[in-house]
Amino acid sequence: MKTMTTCFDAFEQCVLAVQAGELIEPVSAKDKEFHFQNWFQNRLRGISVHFEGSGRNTYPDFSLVEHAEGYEVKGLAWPGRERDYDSNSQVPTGHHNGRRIFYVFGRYPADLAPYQSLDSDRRQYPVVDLVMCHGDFLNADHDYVHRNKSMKGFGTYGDIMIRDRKMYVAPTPFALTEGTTGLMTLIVPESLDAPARFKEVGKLARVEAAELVVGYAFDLRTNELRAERIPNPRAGAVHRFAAYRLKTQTAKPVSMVSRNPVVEDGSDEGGK
DNA sequence: GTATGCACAGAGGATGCTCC
DNA sequence: GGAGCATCCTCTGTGCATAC
Repeated sequence: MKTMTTCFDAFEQCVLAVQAGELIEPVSAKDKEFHFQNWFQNRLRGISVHFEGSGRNTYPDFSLVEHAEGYEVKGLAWPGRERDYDSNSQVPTGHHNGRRIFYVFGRYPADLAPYQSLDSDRRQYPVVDLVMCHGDFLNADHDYVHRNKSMKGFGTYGDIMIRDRKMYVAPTPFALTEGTTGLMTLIVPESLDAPARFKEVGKLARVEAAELVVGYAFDLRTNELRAERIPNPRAGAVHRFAAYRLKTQTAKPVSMVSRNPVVEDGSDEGGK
């Protein structure tokens, strides 16, 4: 039985828009968040789906009405930070609240000087490259629930509150793969059947780590952060994905980079 | 008023290159 | 091989915004 998904149609709309020269238009000169979301929203309008509009504090950015799917959009300046991105308080995942989640990473030029001005302080600019991937490609855990907590009583007078405000940083698909820079690529679980107008350009696999971090402790006297780990009962389990492009696109192959990024323990979070 | 979300700016560490 | 410098890249802190 075929699995119904909107991701192929949504990806196709992105490719057609880039090929047609549809540019990103910022809402304002200070807009660093909604410009690419709005660009992708216009692509969703190109397929026959209804979706709930994106709010600032909503996850995913776009939840579809007729399908149990959602899209989380990440716009990144390029060249710029490449290895990872701030996932902020939402750990990436392929399933959230019963919805299948796809991530749309779109990169746009960091230097906007060469591009046409909309008015005195806004410019239109193109999408440099794009990867749409199933959230499981970034993290296959569906059970973790993020919570921020706070505690009072810190400081000599005992009236300062400490907020434990976690921020997750995840590798980008551009860092995990080779053959995606400068192109548009769709990465989905191998179990999803692609329509005939798509071609497979790579098989990708991610392997579960030997250990899982299940907690951490921070010593306020020594500024040491220690992780609590347990053996991963699914250590070595392989999650398989396929990379696709439209047949009208390049067939340049996509593969995993030889060594995936690893986040080290206890790196300094700022020493002020 | 407080809690949370977002992604960029900029510091500084990492790496590469040239010269001695 | 080491020093000095330039460039690249990563990562933390932050400003600004909405949600509660």
